[in-house]
Amino acid sequence: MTLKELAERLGLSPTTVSRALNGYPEVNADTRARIVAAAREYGYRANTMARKLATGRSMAIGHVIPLSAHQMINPIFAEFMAGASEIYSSEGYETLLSAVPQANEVQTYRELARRRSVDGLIVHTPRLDDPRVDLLRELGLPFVVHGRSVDIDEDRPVYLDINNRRSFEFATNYLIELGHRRFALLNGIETISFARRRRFGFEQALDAQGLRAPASRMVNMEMTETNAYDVTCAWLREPQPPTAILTSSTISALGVARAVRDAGLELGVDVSLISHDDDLSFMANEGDPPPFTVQRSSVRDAGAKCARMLIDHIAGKKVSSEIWDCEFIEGRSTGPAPKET
Amino acid sequence: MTLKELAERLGLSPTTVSRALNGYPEVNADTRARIVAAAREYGYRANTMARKLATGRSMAIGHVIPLSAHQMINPIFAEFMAGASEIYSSEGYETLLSAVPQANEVQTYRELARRRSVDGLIVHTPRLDDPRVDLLRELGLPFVVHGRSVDIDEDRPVYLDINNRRSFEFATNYLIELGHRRFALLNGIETISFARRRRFGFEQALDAQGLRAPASRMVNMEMTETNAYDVTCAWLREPQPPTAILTSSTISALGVARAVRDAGLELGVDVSLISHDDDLSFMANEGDPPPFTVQRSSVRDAGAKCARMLIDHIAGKKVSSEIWDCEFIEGRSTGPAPKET
DNA sequence: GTGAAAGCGCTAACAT
DNA sequence: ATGTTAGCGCTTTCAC
Repeated sequence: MTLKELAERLGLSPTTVSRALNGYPEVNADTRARIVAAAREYGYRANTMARKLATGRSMAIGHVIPLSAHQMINPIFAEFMAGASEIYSSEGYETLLSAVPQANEVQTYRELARRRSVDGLIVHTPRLDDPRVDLLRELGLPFVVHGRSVDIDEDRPVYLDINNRRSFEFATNYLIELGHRRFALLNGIETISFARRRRFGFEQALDAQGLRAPASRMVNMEMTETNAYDVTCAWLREPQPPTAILTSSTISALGVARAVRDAGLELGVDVSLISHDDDLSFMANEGDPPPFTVQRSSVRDAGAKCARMLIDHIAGKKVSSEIWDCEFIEGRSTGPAPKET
Repeated sequence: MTLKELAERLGLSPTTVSRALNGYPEVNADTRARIVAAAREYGYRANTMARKLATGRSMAIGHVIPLSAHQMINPIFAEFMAGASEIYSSEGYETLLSAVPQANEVQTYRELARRRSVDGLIVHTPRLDDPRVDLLRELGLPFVVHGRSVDIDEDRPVYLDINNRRSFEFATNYLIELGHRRFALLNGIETISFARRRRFGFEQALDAQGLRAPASRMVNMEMTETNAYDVTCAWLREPQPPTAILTSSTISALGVARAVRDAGLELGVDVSLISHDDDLSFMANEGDPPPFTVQRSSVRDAGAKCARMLIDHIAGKKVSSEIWDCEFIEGRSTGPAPKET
């Protein structure tokens, strides 16, 4: 069933039918009602391709993610997509997923732009000196960054970021207040800009109290359980092991927890652990629910927000970047710091 | 740069240029060379929407996945998509992702069909009595099922499945040979057809040796670490605990491993554990690499294969379903069964 | 081997 | 408030 056919059956012109169905105001209410009824009756749906060609808009949002799968396995990514998808479909957008090897990344964006496959893009997990921002600007494609790619001149791209610095500062302060003095930070690789900000927050909080963590206790690694396990084991074998460990993903938190247990120590008594997973954060001792939740500003909400920002951006509306603060949700303590030995 | 513009610059008709660029045979070799050169020079790319409209093909493959995120978090899904994506892009297809609440599933497929948004679909994680197969057939959309939805009359939809029954039979036999007699099965919920086949394989192997697992030792649960931990703890507290546990996901395997350790037992000595994660399977004791790999028939390959099958299917080629057998890759034992007590 | 012309199904000026 | 007319950029008969 095409628009033309529908129009013929109604004895109207395709134009009127199109207008009625697309909610243009200048259509007689009765006519519109008739048209809408007929459309439903015949199960008419506009052919997307025709519409796209005519309007020049693809009504699709692109997500280019590295094929390494590290990204896609990430529960954070899934949550983000869930939030974004909801907005997309409510606004009539489709989701175009490009899983490509990191090496083809630039080429993929170029192709997407040339073929006009998407109206806009979300940039995930910005890296330091990320080429994508400039690239997309050059290509003239609207985009929203989830995170911040640049430190100076932050306001140029539209972005939504979680205040990673502040949440780590906050968490560190919390542990300081509990009496901890020997800290360690198990962080992601610092090419991801999230990771660097987290370290800043951590160092800042320690600094303010005249404390510091030695370089050997601020580790940048790929966030796997095994890595976290190994590093933590090494720390715990040292003569003055850390009593407070901060890390930045659920996965690594599991490794830390295992190492603590295997060292014959108890989590929440001998060692306090705070994990801040990308945007979804909690203080992970054992138990469910976790005894202490840093925030649940919810990646899902972030996904929805980014989607909305992008759609507005595409529509030419003025959108401003946002930085979301983390909230501590449940204040249950993880137990006091151990006595100084 | 449009086709028309390019044609004008070359002093040719759009028709010829189109034919040359699309590899039609009836174009003079020289003309074609000129055209191709010019196209590259000007960076010409055909507008996908126009092409889509003209050909009636959307050049997109749809993946509808439940918003519950359980699916998307799944590393298996990520691997599958990685494999499929590679084929898609090499064949000029794009990936359309629809993350929708399970409740809107049917509606989503209908919409996709009516709007002609995709040329075909991959059906993930078929359930028992899955409505999608009949629905898609009704809608006339080509599709390939990853897994099998129906037991009887299996050959109707095009599918690619891993032989789950056989891999569990195999794994169970392996444990029987090691001397185990007390078995337990930690399985997914049986509305997922994978899960049921796994149980069949497990029971079949036991049966053949005159063994059986009591109903209380064949549990269907959502595959979370916590669930697995709890169930295993309960089992291990019983007077005659199982010495061999089979489970069907990496996540649940972690829970089992933790429970075994917490019970003061040793994995690979007191309890043998085999995990078969969706399609990516291994025998999980502690350590890396796992001491015993059931298979790595590789979900990625499966993704690529499904993609290829679907594309052929769309092209009208005859495709037949496949069932892939698992292979045991490394035969290192997990240690003997404990003495009967 | 090449081109002219007619769509694909829709939207958007521009009438009326 | 409705219709007429042109496209959108490409593919594809059908002539030559």
